[in-house]
Amino acid sequence: MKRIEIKEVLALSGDGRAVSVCGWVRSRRGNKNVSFIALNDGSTIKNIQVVADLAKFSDEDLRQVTTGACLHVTGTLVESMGAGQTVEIQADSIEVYGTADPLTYPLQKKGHSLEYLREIAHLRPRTNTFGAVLRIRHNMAIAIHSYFHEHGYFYFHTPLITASDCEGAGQMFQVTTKNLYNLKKDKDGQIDYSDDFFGKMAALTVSGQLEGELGAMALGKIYTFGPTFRAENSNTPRHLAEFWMIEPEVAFIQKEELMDLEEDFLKYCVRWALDNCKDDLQFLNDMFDKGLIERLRSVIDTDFVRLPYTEGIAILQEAVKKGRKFEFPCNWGDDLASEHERYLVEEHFGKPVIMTDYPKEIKAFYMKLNEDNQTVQGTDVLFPAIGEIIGGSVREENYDKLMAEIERRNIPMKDMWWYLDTRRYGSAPHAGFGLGFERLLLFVTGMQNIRDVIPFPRTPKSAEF
RNA sequence: GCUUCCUUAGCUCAGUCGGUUAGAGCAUCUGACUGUUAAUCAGGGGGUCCUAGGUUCAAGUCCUAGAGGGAGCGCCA
Repeated sequence: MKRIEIKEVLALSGDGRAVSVCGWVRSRRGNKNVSFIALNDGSTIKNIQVVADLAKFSDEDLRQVTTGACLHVTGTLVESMGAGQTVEIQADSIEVYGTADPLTYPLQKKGHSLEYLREIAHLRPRTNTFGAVLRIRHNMAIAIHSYFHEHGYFYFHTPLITASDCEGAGQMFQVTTKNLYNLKKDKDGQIDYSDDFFGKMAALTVSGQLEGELGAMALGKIYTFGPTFRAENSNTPRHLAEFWMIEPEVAFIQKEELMDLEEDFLKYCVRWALDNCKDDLQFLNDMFDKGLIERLRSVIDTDFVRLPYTEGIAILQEAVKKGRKFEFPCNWGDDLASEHERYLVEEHFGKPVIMTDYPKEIKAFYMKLNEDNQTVQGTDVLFPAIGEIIGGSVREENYDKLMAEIERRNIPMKDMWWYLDTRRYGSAPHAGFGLGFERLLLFVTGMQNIRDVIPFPRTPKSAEF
């Protein structure tokens, strides 16, 4: 008999048909006449109830049916006599594929702390919570590809290994085949990379943006979606050393259209979750965050605030005048601290904010300079609880202005001639943004720690599994 | 990287002012129960109190250092 997934079984009527299912035992309970096995195969957060009549199965048969064991069950699908489910399987045979010794199996049918589950990340996908999070994670990835594909973007693959030293987005992990305990040095005592694999210093990418711009200057609209690596010693619930980033880059758009894209894209993803992950969201809503679904709905129903930095500073200073205390100062020219972002998003407006036109000194070299010569066309999306979920900008397309900024900042561009060529040959106005995939997942799942929305998190001092 | 908190049974946690044999719930094991819903009820077993020093008649408790983890901040997505 062909095995069917539990998600499919639960949609059938209990008309007495024969079924075959496989899955892992979540719990077993019962009395001396009947045993109830909650079985889950990952296809849905819901379990199928398998009923084992003890007239048909001996204690010996069921002794190995413990929490965590893997079973293959055949039986008859019937209307449930109990209250918790509509259908259940009256078992004819139970084959134990793999046992799980209850004395050593780390997962129990009772709840566990998320911190504990991080220590057993190889098994935590078997819990309700991580099953839900990981199914949502998949759906969000599909939503992202779907959005861009529907809107005529091309999925552009940027390299993970890069030899350019000035992407400027953070500390990089070096890539080498050299023996780090016996490095060849040149006459000045510097490391000699000439005999290394790439013949020069190489590292894992911190951003695909610069290469993404090359794609946009040919294909018009592209997006990247891949792993990104930052060697920053960041110990927070919002940072990973290895995370996934989405970076669309679009030719011929201005700031307003960029903000439209950011807002439309985020709403599309959230709507996708509400439409396609109902059971999983309901579980997370019930177990972790009673306001989750309501908050997701509110995001797709509201217009994001579009707030120039200068006005944001004015609002913050007004708040300070009225007695609001902040740890850090917020004068024009300062980078906003988390507390300032949170005040604006959570207290003052109560909805997502797209902050624009930042002082050029606090933003990257490639952002387009405004006519005031003071501000650049950054467009960051700030979300409640998460902070900066998107960092975007219109790019400076004028070669002379871009070079002037590069020189002013002493950025070493000798390996970046290819990037500058975009401005030398057929330069075009263009814009784009970077979205941290896991930060989107924090928002969509309501999880509090970014280590709980990726299967195997990498953080400082932690690369287990 | 800075600040701060935590580490006691398989899991979650209590443990008073430093004082006798370190406790609870759940899990596990045994038994009871004719359909349970994280079943319930009764009973049993289960401890390097994170590690190493120190103070003290006496340390789970106080001190120092280290390890691991959480949170806040910085950096950022």
